[in-house]
Amino acid sequence: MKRVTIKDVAVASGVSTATVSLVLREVPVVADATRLRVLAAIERTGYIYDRRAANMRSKRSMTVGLIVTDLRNPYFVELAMAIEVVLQERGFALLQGYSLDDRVRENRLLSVMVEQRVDGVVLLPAKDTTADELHARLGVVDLPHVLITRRVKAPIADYVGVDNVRGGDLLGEHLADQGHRTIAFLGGPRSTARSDRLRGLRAGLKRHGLALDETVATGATREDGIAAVDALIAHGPLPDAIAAYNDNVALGVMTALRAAGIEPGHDVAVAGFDDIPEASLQHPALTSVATYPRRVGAEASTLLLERIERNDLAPRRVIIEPSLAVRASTTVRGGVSTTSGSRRD
Amino acid sequence: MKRVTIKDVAVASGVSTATVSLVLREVPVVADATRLRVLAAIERTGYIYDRRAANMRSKRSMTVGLIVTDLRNPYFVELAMAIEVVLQERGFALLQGYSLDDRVRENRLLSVMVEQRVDGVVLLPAKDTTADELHARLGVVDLPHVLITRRVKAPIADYVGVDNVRGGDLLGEHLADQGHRTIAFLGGPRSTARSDRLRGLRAGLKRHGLALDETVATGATREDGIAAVDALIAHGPLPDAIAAYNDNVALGVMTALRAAGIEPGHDVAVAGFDDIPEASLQHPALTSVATYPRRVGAEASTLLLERIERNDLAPRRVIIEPSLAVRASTTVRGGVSTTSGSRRD
DNA sequence: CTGAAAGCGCTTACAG
DNA sequence: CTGAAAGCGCTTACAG
Repeated sequence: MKRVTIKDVAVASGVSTATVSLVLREVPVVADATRLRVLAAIERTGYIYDRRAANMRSKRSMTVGLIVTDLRNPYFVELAMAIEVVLQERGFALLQGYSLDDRVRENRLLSVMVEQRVDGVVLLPAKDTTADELHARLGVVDLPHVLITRRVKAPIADYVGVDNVRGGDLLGEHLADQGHRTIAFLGGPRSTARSDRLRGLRAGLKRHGLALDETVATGATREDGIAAVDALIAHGPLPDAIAAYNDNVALGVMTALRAAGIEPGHDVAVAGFDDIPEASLQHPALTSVATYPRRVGAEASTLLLERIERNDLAPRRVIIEPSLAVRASTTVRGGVSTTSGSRRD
Repeated sequence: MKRVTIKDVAVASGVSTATVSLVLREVPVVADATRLRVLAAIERTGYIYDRRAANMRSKRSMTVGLIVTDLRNPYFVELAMAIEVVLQERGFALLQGYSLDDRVRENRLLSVMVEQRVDGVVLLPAKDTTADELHARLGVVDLPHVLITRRVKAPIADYVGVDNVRGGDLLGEHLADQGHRTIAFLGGPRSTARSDRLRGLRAGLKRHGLALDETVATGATREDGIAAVDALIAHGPLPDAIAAYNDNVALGVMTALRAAGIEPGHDVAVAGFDDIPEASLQHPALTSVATYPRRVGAEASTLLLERIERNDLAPRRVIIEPSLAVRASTTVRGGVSTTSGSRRD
C-alpha cells in the first residue's frame, strides 16, 4: 500500500499541492471554503504529514540534540527532563544520547546529530572534552550549541552553569558556623566543578581559621562515596564533618558510615552538592548546596532557541546562583537544631 | 556560505553524483582510484553527509523513538540507557521523550515521532494508555513498535516485561521463610505490574498459611513510601515486614521508619522490587526482586530491530524471569543472617 | 565500473 | 486567493 502524500490530498480535494501545503502550515491566506475542503480530504485519505520532507525543503529540522553523560546521577535526570519539557513545548523533537563521559562516544553522538541536521545541540561535555574538539565538530559547521554544567577551557560557546565557588563558600561558612573544626572533602572526578567547589569551600572555612583535608578525586557515584569513607576509616580518626563532591557521593558516605556503626549527622556531619530530590528524603535529611538543574536546563533551552534564530550572537554565559539547603545532617551534632524545610525549584 | 553537497564533491572529483553516493555508502563496486579521488574531494570541500536527504529517498530514517514515563525512577533510567546503547551501536539515532504518565503528552510525542518518520518505537505506556489508542497512532500507519514493562489490555504488539507474579511469589516465600508473620504491601499506582506483584505475593504467603494486609495504591516514589509509612504508624501496630511496590517506595519506607525511631531491617523487615543500583548500597542493604531492566531493554531493542526488518511477524512476548536478591533488610530480624552479595546484570 | 535522469515529499518563489 | 514549476540533497533503477 502506497503512502498517502500531499499530492493525493491535492487530487482528492481538487486543488494544487501548494494549496494543501498552505493549509497544513495553517498559513491564513487560504479561503475558508478551500481550507475545509482540503481538511476533509486529509481526513478522508488518512494523510500524515511528512515533517522530514518539509524540513528538508525549508532548511530546518525542528530537532535538537541533547547529550548528557550518564542518567544514573539524579542531577542529570533533572537537567535532561527540564530541557525535554521546554523544547517539546516549542515543537522540537529531541535526539538524545549518553556519552558515559567517554569522548569517543560523545564524538560519535555529535556526528550523528550533525548528519541528521539537528537545528542545535545542548551538550554536557565529557570530562576531558576540549574546546578544539567542539570547534571541529560544531564550530566548523556553524551549528548552534550551548554547553551546560561543565566548563571547557577556552570556550567559544554559550554556557550555563552554577557558581560552584560560591556554593563551596556557602557550605564552608555553614560548617564552620555549626562548630565543626575538622572537615574532609570526598569524591568527585577531576573537573572544573570539583576544583571550584573545593576552592570555595576552602575560602569559606579560611575565614573562620579552618583548613580542609582533601582526599583523592574518585568518581561521582554512591560507590565512590562508600569507598572514600572506607579509606577514611582505615586511615585514622574521622573528621567532624564530611563535605561530599555531590549528593550521590554524600548518600554513599551516609551508607558507609552507618555500616561502620557511625551515625551520620549525629557522630559525623555530612553535606553534599546539588540538592537532588533524594537529599531531603533521607533520615537525617541531607544538607546540600542547591544547584538548580531545572533552572540550568530552562536557561540552556532559552539560549539555544535564541541562537537557532540568529547564530551571530556573541557567546553568552549564564551563571546560576546556588543556595544552601540546611538540614539535619549537619546541624544535629552542632547542637543548633534546625527544622529546615526541603526546597525544590 | 552555501552548504557543500554531493554535487560539489562530484564536480571537484570529476565524477557523477551517483558515484559519490556509492563511495559514501561504501558500496564496494567503485574502482579504487575513483574512490580515492572522491574521498580526497570530500576532505577538500569539507562535505558533510546529509542523512536526512539520504533517508528520505531510501525510505528509512535510521531513527527510533523511545518513550518512557519518568526518569526519576532509577529503574526507567537503566531501561532507557540500555536501549540507547544497543540502538546507538546499530547506527540509529534516538528520539526520546517522557510522557510523565500523561496520555496527552504520550500522544503528542507519538505524533511527532510518526511525523518525523521514525523507523520504530519502544514505548513504556502511560498507566491508562489503551490498545485502541496505540492502534490509532501506530497500528494504522503500520509503524513497528514494542511495548515494555507495562501491559495494556488486548495488546496486538510485541511486549517485553518481567514475570511480576513470579517475583511476588518469590518474595512471599522468602518473607514467610524468615519467620515474618504479618506483612503489609505498600505503594504503587494501579497498574498491571502492581496487581501482578500483589497476586504473586499473596500466593507465596498463602502456601505458608499467611495473608497480606494491603494498603491503598499511591504512587511509585520515595515520597509515596514515606507517606504510606506515616499512615501505617498512625493506624496501629506495625507489621513484621513491609513489601513495597518498588525499591523507590522501599527507600522512602526505610527513611520514614528511621525518622520514627524504628530501625529498618532490625525492627521491621523491608523489601522492594526492581533491585535498582541503590538497593544494594543501603544500610541495611535492601532485599529486592530483581527485574533486570537492562535485559528488558536489550530484548526490546532486538525485537524492534527484527520488526523493522519485517513487520509481518506475529506479535511476540518475552517474559523475563525475576530473581530474589536477599539482603540484610529482611534477614537480620529473622535471625537467619545471610551475607548475600549484591548482584547486577 | 560509471553516468544521466527520475524521484523521495514536501516548500518556495513567482504568476496570475 | 490559487497554481505550475523548480528545487531541497540525496538514492535508485537503468544504460552502457
